[in-house]
Amino acid sequence: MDSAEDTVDGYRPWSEVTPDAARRLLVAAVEAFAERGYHATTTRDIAGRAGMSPAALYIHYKTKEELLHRISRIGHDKALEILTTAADGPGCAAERLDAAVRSFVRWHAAHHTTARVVQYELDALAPEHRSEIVTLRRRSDAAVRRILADGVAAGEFDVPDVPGTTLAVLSLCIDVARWFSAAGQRTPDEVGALYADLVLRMVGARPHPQK
Amino acid sequence: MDSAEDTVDGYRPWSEVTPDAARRLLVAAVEAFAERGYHATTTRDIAGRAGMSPAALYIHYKTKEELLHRISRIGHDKALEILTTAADGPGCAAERLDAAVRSFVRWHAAHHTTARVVQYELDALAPEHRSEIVTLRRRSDAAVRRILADGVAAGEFDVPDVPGTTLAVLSLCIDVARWFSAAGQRTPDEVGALYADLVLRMVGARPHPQK
DNA sequence: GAGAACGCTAAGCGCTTGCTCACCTTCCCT
DNA sequence: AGGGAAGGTGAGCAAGCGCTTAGCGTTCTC
Repeated sequence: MDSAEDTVDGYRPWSEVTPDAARRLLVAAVEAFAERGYHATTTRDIAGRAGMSPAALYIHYKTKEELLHRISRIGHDKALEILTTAADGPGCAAERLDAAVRSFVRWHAAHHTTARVVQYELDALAPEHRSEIVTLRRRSDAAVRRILADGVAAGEFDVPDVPGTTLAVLSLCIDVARWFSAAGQRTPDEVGALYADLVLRMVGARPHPQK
Repeated sequence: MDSAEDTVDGYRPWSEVTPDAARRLLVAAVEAFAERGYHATTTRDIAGRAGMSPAALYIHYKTKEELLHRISRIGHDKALEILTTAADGPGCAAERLDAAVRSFVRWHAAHHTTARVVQYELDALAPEHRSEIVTLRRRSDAAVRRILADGVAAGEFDVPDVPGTTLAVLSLCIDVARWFSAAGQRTPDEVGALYADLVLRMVGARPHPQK
């Protein structure tokens, strides 16, 4: 089911998870969690999707929650990487904001199955795992805020409330995972382009005022 | 816990639910579903919060899913009312869009407990209840799209992709329910004002071009 | 003032859950 | 050829689940 996602951006998801059986279980868990939610998913369902008996799950993972934590950790690492790459990249603030929103949204659309688990099942994590993930999210927030602050300082953006607008931009991108469907009309690229344009309008981007 | 919400906008939530015991159970279910999610909430937990035995729940509701359906129905009715009131109200397209976003966001923030259940537990509904709710959501979508189309026709807005922008506006507002916390710094009014401004920028609103 | 109706509880039924355990392969290493 | 990881299974345990049922006190009706 995830096969259409396999090579998006030349990135093969979950290739870092070994051995093969552990990866198959993890992919099965992503699909099940995304479809029905963490709490509504049974360990028997996950094992069944991976073509194994229920007991096989516990050879590779201590608990069902560890599966969720692994998924969440890998997903948040990827999300943070996307945002920091764009924030630290070349170009003016508007170009970096465009790149950040475009690639972040494209990832949420192309991997909406994974993204749904990553973004909406945070509360199911154990407290210590949750706080680890929250730290990563704060760093994502900081990356976007940095772009906005740079744009305001350079006179490129008109943003009265930088923290509030940062929150809104991230919220807009994240929610793509909730509504995006591969069966819909829009491709991830199209949604990324649309959202990049909308966000540049939100920050009142002016084309290179100092030139 | 919900007491701080009780009289927002002069609207006392759940006053339409009678008798008193049924309302107490429903309010308890809203809190529990919002905190832990539908599937992670037990009927014993709901009854306990309402100060009753587990069996008492089944005098007023046939199943746990009926509770969710009632909550979802009432919440979606309210959301649709807010949006259609703004869409059919007086003023130019920009004023109506401002009113729609402002009041819709304010409701999601002030009643974020309820809104979280309404917006994020849709998948837990039985198929026939789910499709009933989806119909209501399509009407909300139509209300916002109507404002945007009016603004474009009047030359007030610059929106290349009306359906896509409608989706983004609603998505932005809805996601407030996920991140808003009463413990945070912002009041529902402040978030409403911020978001109304951001959305007017998104649609490229010009102040009354025909005057 | 008898009797039905209502709102509620204590107990518990049948089932599913996350997870364990004893055992079985397969395969590599010496 | 022999031995021990590594990776898997079938059966099943204790706990918790949604929901039901028998019965109790109170209130309303005529």
